[in-house]
Amino acid sequence: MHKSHPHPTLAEVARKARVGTTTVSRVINGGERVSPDTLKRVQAVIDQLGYMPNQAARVLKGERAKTIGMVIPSIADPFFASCAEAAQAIARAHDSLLMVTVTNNDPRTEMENLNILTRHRTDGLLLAPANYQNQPLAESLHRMGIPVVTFDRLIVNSGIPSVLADNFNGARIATEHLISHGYSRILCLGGEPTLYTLRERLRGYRLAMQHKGLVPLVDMSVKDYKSAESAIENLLATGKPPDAIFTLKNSTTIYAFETLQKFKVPIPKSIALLGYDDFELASALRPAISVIQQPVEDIGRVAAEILFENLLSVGKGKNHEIKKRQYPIKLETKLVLRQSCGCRL
Amino acid sequence: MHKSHPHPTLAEVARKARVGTTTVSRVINGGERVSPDTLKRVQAVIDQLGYMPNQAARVLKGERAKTIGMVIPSIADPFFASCAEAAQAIARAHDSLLMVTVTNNDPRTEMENLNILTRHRTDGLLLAPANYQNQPLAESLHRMGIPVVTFDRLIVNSGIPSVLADNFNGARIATEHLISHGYSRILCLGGEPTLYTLRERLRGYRLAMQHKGLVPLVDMSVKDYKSAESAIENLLATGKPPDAIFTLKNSTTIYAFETLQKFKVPIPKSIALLGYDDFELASALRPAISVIQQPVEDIGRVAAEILFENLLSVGKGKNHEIKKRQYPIKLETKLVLRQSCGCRL
DNA sequence: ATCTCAAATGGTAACGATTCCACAGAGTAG
DNA sequence: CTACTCTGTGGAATCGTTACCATTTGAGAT
Repeated sequence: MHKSHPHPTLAEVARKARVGTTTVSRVINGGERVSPDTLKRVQAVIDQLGYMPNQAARVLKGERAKTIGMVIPSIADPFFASCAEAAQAIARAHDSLLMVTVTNNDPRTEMENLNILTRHRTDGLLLAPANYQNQPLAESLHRMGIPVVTFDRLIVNSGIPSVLADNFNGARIATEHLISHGYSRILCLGGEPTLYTLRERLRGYRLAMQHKGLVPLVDMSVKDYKSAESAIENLLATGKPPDAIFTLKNSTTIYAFETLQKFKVPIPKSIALLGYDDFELASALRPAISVIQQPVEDIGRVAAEILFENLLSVGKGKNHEIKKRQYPIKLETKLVLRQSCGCRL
Repeated sequence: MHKSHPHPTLAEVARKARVGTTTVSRVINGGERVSPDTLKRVQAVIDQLGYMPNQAARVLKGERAKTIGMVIPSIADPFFASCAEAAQAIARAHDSLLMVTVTNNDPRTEMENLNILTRHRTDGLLLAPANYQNQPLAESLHRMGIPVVTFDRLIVNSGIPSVLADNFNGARIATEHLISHGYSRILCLGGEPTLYTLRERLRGYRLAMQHKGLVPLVDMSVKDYKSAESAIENLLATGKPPDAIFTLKNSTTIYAFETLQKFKVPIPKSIALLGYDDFELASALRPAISVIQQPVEDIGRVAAEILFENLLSVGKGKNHEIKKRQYPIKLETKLVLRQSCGCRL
């Protein structure tokens, strides 16, 4: 019969090397206070047996778990995939693993994921919350002293550190740019109005419009290609169709683009298009799509950096300076001008 | 001072509920053999303290870790992002977490990642190996009885279960389709010839060409936009430019498309284009790009399913039937006809 | 020769859960 | 009335590692 635990243990190494467990422990932790002779012998046994320390035992002993948890709506979404990639890199630099869970923006699933991650005693949590109003478990963990950082989105009044793109400003700048082209009937298209980011962008759009005395034209019901199609079709049928469309998110931009192409509406001649969030092929489309570009990798990277900053400061004694920061950290967005807004005809 | 471990323990629950630790353990594991009275009392204390079992302690006691490791070249790559998403879903269905690590196709980093994951005693490993020739650590883990499944790519002669798309056949079908359009000077463009998948696709292309008596025209040096541009520019300058291009991977397809557009070569009139691997905007480009479509989610899903199948069969006693399978499992690809190959002009 | 000190080493108690075993008390069949 | 079984319960060993403390040894100082 086979042993159920195929991995050799520290005790086995000790026995085989004819030393105590303490000595082996010292060897695998840097070899201080061990004679060169013993060190070589123990190391040889370790290599021979292929010994690898059991992280679970270390965690039980009180060490950090060397894992961080990430809770995101989807991995397949390029935005969150990039965040995850950046966070993984930071985690790896801290000798830690990243556990990724997905929520599909369902608060219930989000809660379950946080629960499971907590059972596993991850050192910290990166969370893109589905709901900006609250997340009881995340807040409670934060109060218990477990480092939590929210990113891309915010939980208001939670006191949890967060890293965001400046959605409000990005949308404001985008709208102002369209206005500066002379467009006045600017339609704002989006979906999922419950998301923090989209609300912020909508706010930016509204402010820019009102500031110039223009009337906001909003349709937040665009969920898929079909709804985009019917929304745009309806507007084209009216006497006064919009002269520009500002889309609040990636997928909406693509739906709008394809719909306009389908109805053979020339972009930007009849209707200009400007989207929030860049995507790989935005410049390969004809016309190339102008967009607001978010610092995608930075969001994931900075969030993870702050997480480690916080979790490393735990237990460092009172004289350890925790860098005082102002949250939320807002990262700047960039207006990338291509053809669809009318800039380079 | 604050306790370094902020989480309440089972013993604390037991003390507060005035029962033994055994009873609390029974409560959190289904409540069998506990009187309704005690059950309620213990449950109340658990809720009140917000107790959550410490997974590390359970693992040490011999339970499964409820984590699986995934080792992929990149998370930001949509192909692997989809695999990861699918695998995460399967993991979650088995009450497990997915630990994702990235290698950038560097065998050294891959080895390190496998090492770290092993320290964490993950229940199993999903691996898209950088090198098809061997991966000593993965093979050794597999021999030790730790479930490993490779996906998308193969390690030859390793005996490790694997799940792949049928790259050879996909490329053969693609090439045959171009030939059926009447093209004869079909250029095959790709990069990173060390990857298993690309080698298989190249093999399929070669076979299809030779089968029809056509001479293969291959350039595997396309690493980025610049190299694609110069490769195509050179060919256009020759007296006999290709009449079709078959690209072996996603990024190459996009490079080729953009280069052809830049040189104002009409697609498919002068040069047709067919790419391996679909991408979200392939149908939004003009012309829309014809592609070989891989069952992306299926690859990740099936790989994860087989992993759990294998790891659940461990310790199930000899009478437990392990479904006997033939590896590698090859999943079928699909030819998606759009405009760029000349099908729908 | 004796004392002191540092280096090298090992025994053992934790850490937080599970689980084997023991045991008390109640019901019940003979 | 005895001999069971069955339910409800808890004590204590255990998993693999670390860390506190004790012990041994040899070198150098007095």
